[in-house]
Amino acid sequence: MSDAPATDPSTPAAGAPRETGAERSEQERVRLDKRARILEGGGDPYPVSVPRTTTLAAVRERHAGLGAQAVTDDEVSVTGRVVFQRGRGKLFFAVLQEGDGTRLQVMLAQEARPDRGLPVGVGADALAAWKSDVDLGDHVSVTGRVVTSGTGELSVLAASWALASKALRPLPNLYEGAEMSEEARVRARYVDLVVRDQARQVVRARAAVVGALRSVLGGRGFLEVETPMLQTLHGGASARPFSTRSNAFDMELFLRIAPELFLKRCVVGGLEKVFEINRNFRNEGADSTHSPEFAMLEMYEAYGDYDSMAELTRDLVQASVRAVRETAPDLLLPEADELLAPWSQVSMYGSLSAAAGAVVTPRTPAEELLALAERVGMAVGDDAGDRGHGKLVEHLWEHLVVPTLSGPTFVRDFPVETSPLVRAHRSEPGVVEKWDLYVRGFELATGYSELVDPVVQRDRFVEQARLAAAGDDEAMQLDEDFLAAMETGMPPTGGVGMGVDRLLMALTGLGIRETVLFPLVRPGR
RNA sequence: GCGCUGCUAGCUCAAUUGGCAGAGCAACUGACUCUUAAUCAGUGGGUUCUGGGUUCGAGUCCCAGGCGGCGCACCA
Repeated sequence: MSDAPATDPSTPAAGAPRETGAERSEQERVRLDKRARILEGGGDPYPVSVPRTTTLAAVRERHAGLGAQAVTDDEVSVTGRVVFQRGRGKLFFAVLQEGDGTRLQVMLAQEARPDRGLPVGVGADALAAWKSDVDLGDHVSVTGRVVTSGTGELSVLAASWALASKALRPLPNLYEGAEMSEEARVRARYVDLVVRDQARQVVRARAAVVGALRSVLGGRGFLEVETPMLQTLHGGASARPFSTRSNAFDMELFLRIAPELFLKRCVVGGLEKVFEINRNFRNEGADSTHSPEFAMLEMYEAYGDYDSMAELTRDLVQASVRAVRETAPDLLLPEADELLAPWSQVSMYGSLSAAAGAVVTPRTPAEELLALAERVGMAVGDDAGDRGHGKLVEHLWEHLVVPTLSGPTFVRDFPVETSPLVRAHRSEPGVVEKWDLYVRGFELATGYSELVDPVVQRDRFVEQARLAAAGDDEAMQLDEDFLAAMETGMPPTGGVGMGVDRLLMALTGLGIRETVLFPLVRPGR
């Protein structure tokens, strides 16, 4: 499959078998012994295939509404993971669960009792084999007729059964009220997905949302492209990058913090409506709304502007609400309805002035903003980059205005210093045509009327370089090839970036680590 | 990065003032042909995250480290 890994031979391979027994728990040793016993008896705990003619869900659908002790002539082979077992001597019950969480009971009778609704027995040996070999968590195949039990529970009455896969580790407590700890869920998502319905629903909701985004964009003539994740310069956003190294090229590379500069090259090349859904990497702090790698939708439309892109963004978010409502309605926050109602918009300087009780304009000196920050009790970082007009205005706005927002809100017209890729406002001096979309207190998306004047763009990059020299480690690098592209002629363009994880968060109220299948965690014990 | 807080059986948790390390589920043995978290009888299972220290005695107190959670800072 893959080339021989060039790993350090002194480090044991991850997941190396721990056969010594001493490191195994009692329960794991019991299961390993069962596996060995099955092999010794000529059985196969991991057969290449087992009988399977239908799914548990299909059986449930086909036989809904049967009365108690019904016997159908529908003979099926079903498979699933054993999640409950109820021994009853010569009549045995187990509950199987398949991938989507659907469960179905199976019954094993030692001997047939047609008079009691049990037309088939599996025999003493097969029943004893189940009891000695099958543990909670094992995958099994059961072949037999669809029946209902004396209490009306839809079941498959086994004529035969086969082990499909032996689980060597026990599942966690499956009973109600005994949830896995958050750490255990994240570290062993494969178990979380078996045990917790919400974990399964989140995966489905996410797939549905991403599908809805692609569908809406595709329907409007947008082309999906993939641009580099490994970049020689990091650009398109203000953030610290992860860096890595190419052996073949013998040079430093950066994991992208944004695809923006490449998608704009696409627009220059005539791909007038493009988008990309992919991962960005930012070497910043992690919390319930930030992850070092996160999924982003970026889209650009030639001859669009930040107003047209705001409308497109709203349509995409609303399509996502409907997608979750269809696939995982239980996950959808009641508050998500507000996303379907009209959205509001405020101007950054106007709403900040109102909240601060003092007029703040693009010409307000940084010293005044620092004084205002102190007055409202907002901490200001010591880096040079944190004490300029632009960042002060943005931070003051987040501090004073964000808590007062209700419902989805576009905040418009940002300071120019912090937005080096955005064009100046068409009529308001000192601000740029940029909005951020806030939903439920966090930034969900950002949209621009893109800067397309290569001379102004070069000036902005030079200013960023100056900030970097002054100690702002998030300032952008000067990208000559990107400027060359812009000098080739870029049409007026609107652009948007929207966090896909955050979109899920906005719809479900979950933290970012719950919307991602395998969030980064430190290696545990 | 800073502050607070947690880590005990496979899972979820308890353990009084520093004094025999426990429960439920899971596991093991046995009984049971209609159970729904089956029930009944019995049994086993612990490096109390790691390493030091104090003490007659440490899950508990102190120090250092590891890994979480929460808050703050930064970022989206």
